[in-house]
Amino acid sequence: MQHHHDKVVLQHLKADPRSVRHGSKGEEEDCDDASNNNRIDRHVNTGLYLHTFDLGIKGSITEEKHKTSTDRQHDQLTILKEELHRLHIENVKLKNKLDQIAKNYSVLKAQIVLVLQQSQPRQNNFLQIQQKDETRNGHQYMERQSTGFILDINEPSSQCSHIETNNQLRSTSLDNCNECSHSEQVVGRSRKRPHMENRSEHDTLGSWEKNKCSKETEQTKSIEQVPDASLRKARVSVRARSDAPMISDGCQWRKYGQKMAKGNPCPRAYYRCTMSMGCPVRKQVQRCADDKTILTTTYEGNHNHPLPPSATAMANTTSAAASMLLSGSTTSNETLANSAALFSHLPYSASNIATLSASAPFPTITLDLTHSPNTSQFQCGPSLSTPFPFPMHGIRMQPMCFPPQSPNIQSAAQHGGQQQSMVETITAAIATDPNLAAALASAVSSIMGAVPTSGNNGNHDHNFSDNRSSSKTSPSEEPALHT
DNA sequence: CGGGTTTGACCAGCGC
DNA sequence: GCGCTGGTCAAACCCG
Ligand SMILES: [Zn+2]
Repeated sequence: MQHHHDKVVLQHLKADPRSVRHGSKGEEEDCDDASNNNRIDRHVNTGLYLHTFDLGIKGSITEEKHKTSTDRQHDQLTILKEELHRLHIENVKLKNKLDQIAKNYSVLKAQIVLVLQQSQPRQNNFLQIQQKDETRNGHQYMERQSTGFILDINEPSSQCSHIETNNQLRSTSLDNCNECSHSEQVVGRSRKRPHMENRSEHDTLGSWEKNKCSKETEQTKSIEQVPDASLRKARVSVRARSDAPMISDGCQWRKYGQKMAKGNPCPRAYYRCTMSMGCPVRKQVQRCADDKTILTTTYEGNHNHPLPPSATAMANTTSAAASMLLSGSTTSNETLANSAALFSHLPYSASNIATLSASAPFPTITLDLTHSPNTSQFQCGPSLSTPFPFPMHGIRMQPMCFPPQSPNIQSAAQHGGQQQSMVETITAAIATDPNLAAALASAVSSIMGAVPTSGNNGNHDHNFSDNRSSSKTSPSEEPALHT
């Protein structure tokens, strides 16, 4: 456990020297060279103010028509600073836009929450009652941990939403859902195989599950160790009808195991995110035993690194969903209720896509995207790897994410009809959960700055590049050639 | 040769 | 305690 701490510290130290180096470099230049470099440093340090200052100097120099190399450097610096300034302004503008969007969300929240409370009083009452019962237990993390929900559009006969209380106490706290990853590396790992002591990469990659095990058994662990495991335990499962061996979510995954699951002839594949060393995100891919065209992908954990635009949708959604499950406030169940309401209002008729279930060992959100009347629209053309169609981020990708019941819906949605109701319902789900709202805001920001395509470019899944790995599930399918 | 996959082994939790 | 199951590890293997 101690060496894990050391690794984290080392990682931080690795990052720090860069800035230190920069600083020292500037100092050296100051010392070595004359006032030119001093001025350069001054420019860098003071930024915009000196930018205008330089412009004045530049003008005078131009008049004198004596451009020395120093002056050219000045010009370049000026240009660079102008760009920097412009970028800064753009950044500020984008932030303001984001703030406005968030405010609009909040405004919509209030309205839609009211509507939802009026339209679905029974559901909320039930949830409130449930919440009261859980609150009575006195352990918030317990209640959070004990609840999960499944959003299932595949089984209309299933309950619209039901929340079960899971009496199993697995972890101790579920706080800090959104920042789990880094802390996860810090959290101690009590269980470690003796022969794994010297693992380097795999140590960091695989250490978190040790954490899980220890967490589950040792509930008396210190609180600061808890959040990671809790978040990691929150799972977001996506059921999508796909012939592809795996849905494309924009992340890089490495297969680290495969098991035959009980009651399912199809093996379950285990993947971990390899976009960043130590990223705690894992996913399980398994085909449905009943309908092998349905691919169930279960995500676990949050990424601790930047993601390509094509991956942010997935990451943010899973994060948001996990936050919904594990949100520190009492809004957890409210969020569940709103989620149920959300999917009950979706354009397609599946009114019972939201099922809350905690029977599973881990709180899991299952988003069932297989109930679409025309599932082919979920898939991105001939792509063998189904792009991840996720409702929460599908606003921009609506044609793919929300297959309409009729061909007209897409156009209608563009004109606000179905779309508006969908947006409202989505907003309803967002309404009561700040974490989800924050996650969505980040998603929106990422989408605004990203290519709006289904965006599987970033997917570098090599897991199925080898037929062997997918031979059991879908031998005929090759790695996706998606755009 | 580096990185990913395969696959048997290992471990922990759980039920009996 | 034993067996089952889920999850993970890591050596061996494969591939570009
Ligand atoms: Zn990651």
